[in-house]
Formats: sequence, structure tokens, C-alpha cells
Amino acid sequence: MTNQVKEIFSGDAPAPAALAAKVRTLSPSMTRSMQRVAEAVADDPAGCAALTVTGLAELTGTSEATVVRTARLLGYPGYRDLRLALAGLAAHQESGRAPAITTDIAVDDPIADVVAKLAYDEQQTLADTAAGLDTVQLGAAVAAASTARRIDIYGVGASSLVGMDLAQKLLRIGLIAHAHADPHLAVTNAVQLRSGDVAIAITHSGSTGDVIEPLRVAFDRGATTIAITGRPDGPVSQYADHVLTTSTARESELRPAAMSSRTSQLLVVDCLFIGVAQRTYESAAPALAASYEALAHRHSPRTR
Amino acid sequence: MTNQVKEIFSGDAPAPAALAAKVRTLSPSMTRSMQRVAEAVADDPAGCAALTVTGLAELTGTSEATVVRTARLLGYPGYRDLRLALAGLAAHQESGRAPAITTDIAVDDPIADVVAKLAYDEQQTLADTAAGLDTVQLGAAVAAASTARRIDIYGVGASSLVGMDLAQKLLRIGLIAHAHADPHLAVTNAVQLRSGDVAIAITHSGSTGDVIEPLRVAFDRGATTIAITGRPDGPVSQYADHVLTTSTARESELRPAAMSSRTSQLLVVDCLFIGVAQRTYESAAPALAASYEALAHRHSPRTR
DNA sequence: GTCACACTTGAAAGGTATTTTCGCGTTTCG
DNA sequence: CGAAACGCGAAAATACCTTTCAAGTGTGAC
Repeated sequence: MTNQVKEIFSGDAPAPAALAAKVRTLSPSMTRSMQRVAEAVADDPAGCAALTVTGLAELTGTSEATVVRTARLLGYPGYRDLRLALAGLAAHQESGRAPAITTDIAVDDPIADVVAKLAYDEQQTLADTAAGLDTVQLGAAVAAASTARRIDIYGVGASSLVGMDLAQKLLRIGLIAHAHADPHLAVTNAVQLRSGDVAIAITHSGSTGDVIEPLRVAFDRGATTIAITGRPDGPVSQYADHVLTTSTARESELRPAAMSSRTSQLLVVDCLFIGVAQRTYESAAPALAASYEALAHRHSPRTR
Repeated sequence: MTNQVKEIFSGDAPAPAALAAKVRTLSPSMTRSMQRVAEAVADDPAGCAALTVTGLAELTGTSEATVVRTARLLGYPGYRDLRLALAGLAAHQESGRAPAITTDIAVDDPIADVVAKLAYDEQQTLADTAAGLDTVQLGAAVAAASTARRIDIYGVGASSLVGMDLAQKLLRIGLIAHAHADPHLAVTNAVQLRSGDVAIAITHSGSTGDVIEPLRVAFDRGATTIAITGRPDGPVSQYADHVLTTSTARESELRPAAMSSRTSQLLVVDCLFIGVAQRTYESAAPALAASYEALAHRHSPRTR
């Protein structure tokens, strides 16, 4: 009973705050005109809230239809609702004027600036991710993982580290979890899965073939599949029962996308882990305690 | 657009927040039906924002005309604008209702709270780390790494992932970096190091023997040694030329220290990486670009 | 190179929501 | 008690939003 419903285009909740983040996340899947609209909205929520469909269409040099389409893509039933959300957002940002260390990291930035900007960006990424995370999907993923007979995790490149992190933690609370970075081994293992097992694919782009393939196999075998991706509309979602969306921060030459996506992925993975730990508290608690113990012994006694 | 004069009744600014107060002020000058509408609006701004004129008219047992009249009296050009203001107000009071993120994550926290608390904690950790990071030490570490003939990184457990992350990134910009999670291999490799090489140890506790040992060897061999630790006064610092301090967030049963220390370590590692990328920009830039390319080809073509 | 196809897009038709008009009923005051 | 003013809602008029549809545009196959 794993593979039905799916909602196809995600039941995006009409996210409250992180609209700019959502725009960034969905931007790649938008057409040119829609991007213009989305950009205008993200740039000046307050201003746009004051405009009618027609007004916004004119402002962006597009048509009403396009505006409505964009609103839909952002998760609202129509423009009216987007407008309401915008009004709320405008009120928000009015109260808490952002200080904005907005500029990109440059080659000649002093090291202190690099630290500040990087920390700020990562904080932003965290906020965006938290705001954009669908708790229903997360809850479902937690439920599936908690009772899974076995959990396989797929991720390559930077995402493989996130996968290993998750596997490490799940193992620590007594679950059977494996992270696979090797696509071939991943597929080989995916074949073993069946209903009651869980497969998790981690890919920022949502279209990493090496990760999609094992997930597809797991999906076909009847396992419950979870995708952690920055592109919820990407190919990977096709084979995912539950999609957890990570946020996409602006990237620069010095700061590749992999860096902020990792932050976002780790937050999602941590949430998943804690959810599972909660659900399996009975067995997780002693396991956690035991692993504390084990670690403590590997430290030299003197801690001063 | 039929905008004639209309001002007539007061130049009330479309007050942002104090709507309830305005209702009270104006209440005496309202007719009975209008009072009912005003009351409903003041009672539940959020709820009313979700209603259409007709809906609100029905709810209050009045007519659309009366609703519009009330909106006018409150200082808005029409109901549409009152509704927008209401939405803004709703967003406001929603934000004020912070779910006490300050408390620890509990076993029975709903999943949404888990996400919020976790994100908040991590943001805190980032801020702390950035504030506590010694930029002089960081600068020195960057300088050493930029010109290193070879970089060895030691980390076990959760820290091993951070080490691998750093190694991955340094490799990508053309440096020779290796992460060692196996203590024996680490020592074996450390023996090879000499002046002009760099060794980096990552340990939250500052007293992880498996990591200290290879660092000591590297130190003795004359390599420049760097420690990334949460305990700058720990044993590891003994053999470190430069110490980069990570922050320690409170931990709880469900949220092991490894989790927040990882966030902190990653920030430090990212700063180190970007610093190096800046310094070696000439050679790093093409390397970075090249790796983008390589990655792009592994994705399915459609990215639009 | 050319054809076929799928996708984007805006114009205009089609619906809702909001605003205005209008007249009935009620109150108020002479 | 009667006249004038006011409150009120039904319904018409309008503005706004949504949907449909056909033309334009780029893309891949052959």
C-alpha cells in the first residue's frame, strides 16, 4: 500500500513566511514569464500586494493568466490567496527590518567578512528550510522509517556525506540503516527491498540518475520511498512516496550550491532522525545512552 | 475605476495594527449592524481575512452592503483592502505566538515543533561559532593550507564526515587533501608528512585519542598542524599550531552533542575552504568551474 | 533542413467577488 | 400623527479573478 496517491504536484502548503525561498526553489521549474512574476513578488511583496492581477501582469509585462499560473505554482489556489499571503508578509517584514549582509562573498573579502557572511547565509538557509518543510510529509516519512525493517539511503557526491550522517545516527538508535554512495551497490541492495522497508534518496538537483535508479528499484519492489531534494518537481519525486524539500540558497562562484544544500539537507535529516527517535523512544533511549558510554571510553581520561 | 471624491468621512489612515482600538473608538458612531461586523472583525481578524464579503455578511447576519460600509468607516477604500489589512494583522499575531523554542526538544513534541526548535538551535550554534571564531587563527590556517604541499585531515565518528566534506572540497579546487577516518591509516600517513604539509584534526571533545595521535606525529614531523575543536584547552591543542574553536550547544537526550557540533564544525570548515579558495583563486576558479561542468553532465538534460 | 510535437503565452470568454444603487421599513422629531 | 431622515438589504452594476483556447515558439527527430 505504498505507491498510490502521490498528489503528483505536491500539496504545497501555502507557506507562511519563506516565500522568497520558495520562489528560489521553484524558479528553475518556471517558465520565463512566470519567473518574471515570481521575481517581482519576491522583490517587493508589499508592493505586489497592492496590485490586482491585471496590475501585476502589466508591471511584469505578462498576462493575467501567467500571474495566476505563478500563484498556483507557489502553492496558492489562486492569485487572490497569494495576494493575502503577500499582505501578511509585508506586515511582517515591516516590523523586522532585515539588516542584510546581502552581498555575495567576494574574492577580496577579508576573512572576518567571510565568516560573517557565511554564517548569515547558513542561518538563512536553515530558516528557509524549516519554513518550507512540509510537516505532513515529514511525519509520514518518520512513521515509515520508525517501523521499517530496514532502511537504505542513497546519495552521491556531497549528498553521500549527509546520507552517511543519517545512517550513522539511525544505527545508533538501533535501526538497521545503510548509506550507499556507490550507485551499483545501491541498486544491488535496492533489489533486496520489499514492502515494509524504506529507501531514502538524497539529491539536491532532484535529477541525479545514480540516486534515482536505486530509488526506482526500491519503489518498484514495494518499499516506502522518500526523496530529500531541492527540486520537488524533479524526476526523483516520481518514485517517492514522500518528498521532503530542501531549500536552495543563491550560490556564487566561491560558494557552490553544494555547500548550502548540505546545510539544508542536514537539517531535514536531523528532523527525520529526531522524529524517529521520539517514536521509538523506548528502544532508542537506552541505545543512545549506550553509545554515549561507548564514546566516553574512547576519550583520554583527562579532560582538564 | 470610479474614484471620485469619497474622502468625506475622515482621512483615516488604513491603520496597520491597532484595529481593535479603532473599532472601539468608532463603535459609538456605528449602526447596530455595522457594530456586529466590526466586532466580528476585531474578534477574529485571521478568520475574517479568510471570508469574502458575502461570507462575512452571512456570518454577522447582515448584508454585503453593510460590510462594505463598515470597511469604509474603518478607513479603507473598500472591503478588499480591509481584508488585506486583516491578513497582515493575522500574520503579525501569529508570529508573536512563538512556540517557546527555547525549551529542549521533548519526546512528545509535535513534529512541527521539532523542526522549529532544531532550526533555531542550529542557527544559534552558527551565530555562536561565528562570534567565537578567532579570525587571526583562521587566517593563519588558511595561509598554511593554501600553500600546503599536501593536507591530511583526521576525524573519527561524526567528525569524520566533516573531514571528508573538507577533503572533498579542497580536492575540487586542485589541492591534495585526504581525510582519514581509520586511526591506524591516519598515523601511517602522518609519518609521511614534513614541513610544508598541513595536518588538520577535527574533534569536538578535544580529547579523542584516535585523532590526537596522528596530529602529534604530524606535529613532530614538522608539519603545520591545525585543530578544529570545541575544547581549545583540550589535549589536542597541545600539538596544534593553530586552534579553531567550534561552539558547544546544549545537548539533550534526543539531541546528542554530535549534532550541533557538526553544524559548528562545518561552518569552520567552510570558512577555511573559502579562505583557501580566495587565496588560490587563480587556480581554484577554473577547477571549480570544471567540477560544475562535470556534475552538470550527470543530471538528466531537462533543467529548463 | 524540415517536420512534428510539446510547451509557453496572452487574448478573450466566463465566473466570482465587490461595489453601487435603490427602495422599503423604521426611527425620530416636530 | 406625519414627514423627513436614516438604516438596511436585495439586486444590479462593476471590478476582479479564473479558465479556455488558439496562436506563437522553441526543440528534438528524422
